Amino acid sequence: MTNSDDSAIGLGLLLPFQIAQLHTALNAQAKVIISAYGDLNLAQWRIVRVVALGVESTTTPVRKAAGIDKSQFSKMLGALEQKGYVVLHPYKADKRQHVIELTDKAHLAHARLGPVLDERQRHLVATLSEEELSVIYKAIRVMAAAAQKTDFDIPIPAMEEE
Amino acid sequence: MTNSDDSAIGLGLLLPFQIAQLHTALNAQAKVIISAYGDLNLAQWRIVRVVALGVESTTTPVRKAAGIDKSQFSKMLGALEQKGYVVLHPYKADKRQHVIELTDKAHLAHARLGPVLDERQRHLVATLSEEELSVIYKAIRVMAAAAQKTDFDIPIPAMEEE
DNA sequence: ACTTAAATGTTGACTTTTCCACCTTTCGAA
DNA sequence: TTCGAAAGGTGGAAAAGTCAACATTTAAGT
Repeated sequence: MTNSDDSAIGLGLLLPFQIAQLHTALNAQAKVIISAYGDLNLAQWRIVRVVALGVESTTTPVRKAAGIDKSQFSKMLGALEQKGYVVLHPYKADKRQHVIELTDKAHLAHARLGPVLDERQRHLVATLSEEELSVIYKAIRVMAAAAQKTDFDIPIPAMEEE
Repeated sequence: MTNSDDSAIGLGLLLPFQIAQLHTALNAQAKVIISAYGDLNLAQWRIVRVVALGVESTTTPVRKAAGIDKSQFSKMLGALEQKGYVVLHPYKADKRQHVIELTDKAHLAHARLGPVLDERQRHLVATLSEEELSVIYKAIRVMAAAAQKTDFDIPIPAMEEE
């Protein structure tokens, strides 16, 4: 096994790198599929999907489930409302948030696109076993948590000259 | 710690979804680290890193190794040249491409930043075993390949004109 | 109750990334 | 050889994403 002290992280070099490339490929794929079906972009689709699937319907939980920056979320939600995919209601329990309600248009879009993307997901993981998928889910959790740390002890705080 | 930090990962959402979130987190982390060390952005750093590590030095192989869109690659390479990180030489074997040579400035930057990012990677995978890492690398390969397919046979051809 | 701090969402500026049309060079086939 | 297709690269425009400041609302501590 490659020792971590050995060379500079042997083959596995650049894991974030590979994840970025995978993400780019997945994004492009999703974009082609989604845009073939309507006028939603990726972020908008994610919001619709989270609301359509989940129990959550208030803004903050939806936003966190979709993993979208709050700035972009605000804009995309506004776009969804303007395009008639959602209706926003005041949320009694917390006046800062809103309750997101999907319109028939959104439900229809979800009914058409959901199965296609489910098929795509099946295709993506077709050759992976259940055990491997468990490992992957675990790894994603672990790395996402580890990605929170940004203040690494820096070995050499070199001179700022030049 | 407040209950707010539920990170939305692990809710049983779809895989491309979680990968996107992981990527976002990793990107933000890398950005903080890299920008603390100089004036390179992420894409520029990747180019420098690929050239510094790899045997490849001509544009197309570097571009593909870095996984950067050719348009952005062109711009970032121009920026690197302007900032004095690289020198571009004509490539005899193919006049469309260039040979990328790193300057001392780039080698210095790589020497300072490389170890920090290696440390970061060690931190990211610290709790994962070798076997789990193998699974992850395999999964990335498999899914990246599967992400090439965009023409799924679509169960619902209900779209009219095309 | 009062004051202070934190969370949420909105907005606008800004950076980064992607898309597309076009040009040059290379390669292969007639 | 010549033609045409494909690959590489460039530049402009648009989209996507990020960041920081701000107002409102909520929560917390006194």
